Amino acid sequence: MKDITATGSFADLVYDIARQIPAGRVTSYGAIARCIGAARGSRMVGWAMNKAPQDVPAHRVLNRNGVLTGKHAFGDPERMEQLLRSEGVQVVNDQVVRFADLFWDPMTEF
DNA sequence: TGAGTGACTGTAA
DNA sequence: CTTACAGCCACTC
Repeated sequence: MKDITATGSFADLVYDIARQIPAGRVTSYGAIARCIGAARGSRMVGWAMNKAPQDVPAHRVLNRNGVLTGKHAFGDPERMEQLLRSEGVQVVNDQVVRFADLFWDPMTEF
């Protein structure tokens, strides 16, 4: 059952963007928020991600500093890091290496 | 209805 | 450089 339809608008948009993130690439909550028009809803993006279904690569979404702030939401903190490493993303001290280089701007695709 | 919380961000000290 | 504070929107109790 999917109870994600709580808002059915904001979260859906966030999920749509998150699915556009290519493997091996990462983005920030603020970037997604701006892309959907909620520039000041960066926190809402995180909230939506917490509710994000498994078909959404939430592990590719980090804060603006490239830190795995939401790793605890994956059930196991090591899960998110492992997923990123599996995609070729280096993670050190809960932080993505060369975050600026791996950063993927949703606006670039839209 | 009101207060508290959160996977954030930007500016200030 | 790091640490603190405030603003922001949506949700839950």
